[in-house]
Amino acid sequence: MLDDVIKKDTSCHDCKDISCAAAVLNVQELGLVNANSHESFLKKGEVILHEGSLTSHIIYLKTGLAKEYIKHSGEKEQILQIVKKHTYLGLPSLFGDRINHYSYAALEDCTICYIDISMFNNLIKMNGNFAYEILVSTSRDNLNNFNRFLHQSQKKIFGRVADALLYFSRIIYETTQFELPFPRQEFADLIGVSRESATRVLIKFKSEGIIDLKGRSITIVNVDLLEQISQNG
Amino acid sequence: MLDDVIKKDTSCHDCKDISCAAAVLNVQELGLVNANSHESFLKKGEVILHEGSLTSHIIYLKTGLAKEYIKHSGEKEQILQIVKKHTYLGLPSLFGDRINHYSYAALEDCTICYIDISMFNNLIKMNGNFAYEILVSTSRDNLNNFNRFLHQSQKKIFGRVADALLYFSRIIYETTQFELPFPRQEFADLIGVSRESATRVLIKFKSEGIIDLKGRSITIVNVDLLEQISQNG
DNA sequence: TCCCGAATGTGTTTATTGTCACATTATTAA
DNA sequence: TTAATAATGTGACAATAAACACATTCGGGA
Repeated sequence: MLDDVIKKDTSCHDCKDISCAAAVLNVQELGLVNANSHESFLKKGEVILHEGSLTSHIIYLKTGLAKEYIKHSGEKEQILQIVKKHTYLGLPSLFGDRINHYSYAALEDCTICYIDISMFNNLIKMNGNFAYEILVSTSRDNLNNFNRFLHQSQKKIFGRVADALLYFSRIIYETTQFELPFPRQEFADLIGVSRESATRVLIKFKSEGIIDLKGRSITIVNVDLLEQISQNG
Repeated sequence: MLDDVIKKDTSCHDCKDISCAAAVLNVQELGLVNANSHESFLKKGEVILHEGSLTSHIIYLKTGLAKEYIKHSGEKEQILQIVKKHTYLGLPSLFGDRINHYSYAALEDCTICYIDISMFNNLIKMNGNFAYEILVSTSRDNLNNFNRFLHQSQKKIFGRVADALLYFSRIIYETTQFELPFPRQEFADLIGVSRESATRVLIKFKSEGIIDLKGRSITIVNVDLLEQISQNG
């Protein structure tokens, strides 16, 4: 995998996929980032980062889609969230104990940047505005995830499936017609139910005209009803 | 409640309950904190902070014990964590959208400090080391909670009760003999099961000699077994 | 001391969802 | 094109824990 690591052909200064936080850096600081980072490409399905590994670099998802997940007792997989481009991976872990607590794998072909960790830390300590931006983005991210999770845990299976569909529609793809990036099993892993149950509910939703379903392609027909189902648990 | 807010009789400079983050501040910065904060006392049971309220001040739990919780559909209460002294309440919310996402209530008599929010933000932007400390502590806190939650969601009721007992023993009270700070209902709310089920499991554990149980007083007799039950789900 | 309400314990019933076993349908590679 | 494999759908059954209904105990005034 290390062979994939190459010097970026574009500099950070004119990167179209720069993070919100990095946008507050000045030219000199950005030069530092540029000199201490590398770009890499990953194919769909490849693992980006393994839980348990020591944090050696900050990883920034420049383009593509990934899943954040953990394995329970080496078997059952739990997907924590779908990560969109322009996101740092594993930041919360970074500032905790320096061990990555979650794994990440590419759901689409991805471009990622490895950023030197001590340089990143220096930036935080040097530039309070940068620190603040990082704080805001990790906080928001955490809050969103935790909330999604909290509410999920109170819901029955219909509510959970409805939630997941709205999640994809609103947060991930921002359209009512989309293609699930993974098989049913992983859809089930995202909402914490069995594959069979998830399947059954999807089919029920289809038969009731709430969604249109063909393989992995989904169209949300009745958002209001879905919203209601999500609310009522 | 605002009547309780009084000027601190001790200054922040010689506060014995100062936070880890504030420990990196210099005398001048500490003076700023001192000039922009107030102390308040709360009795057991009183609400410190309501979910949904706008963040007007940072709240620091100087002494005492509190619970962090949310209400689901105005009815069921879910306790997210027990908060020990020397902790900022609701920091993750602060940097997100300025709305408190969780409620806090005193489980014991508490002393809290209200700290002016804009001054706090300025400190972060002025002092990178302070920002870094805040980042570390919020990250660690988040990670711990999230992890506890993730693992809980995979466990059956026996594992959950075992978890909670170990949580109190190791994290909260740091001894094998302790007094639950709340009734069975709230113990159940913490682990996300019904009161009846929680009761039953506690009694089962007692009958099997794993714990000693008398009202709210609990002694952990067989830590290893409890650990095993927690592991095996 | 007694009374009252809250907290706790207990048996039974019921709803929900996971598991198992297998049929069917896609997808991929030879 | 076909064989092999993965993904998906479906029915029957079992396990788990919630809900309900009520008995018992506890704790703090009057």
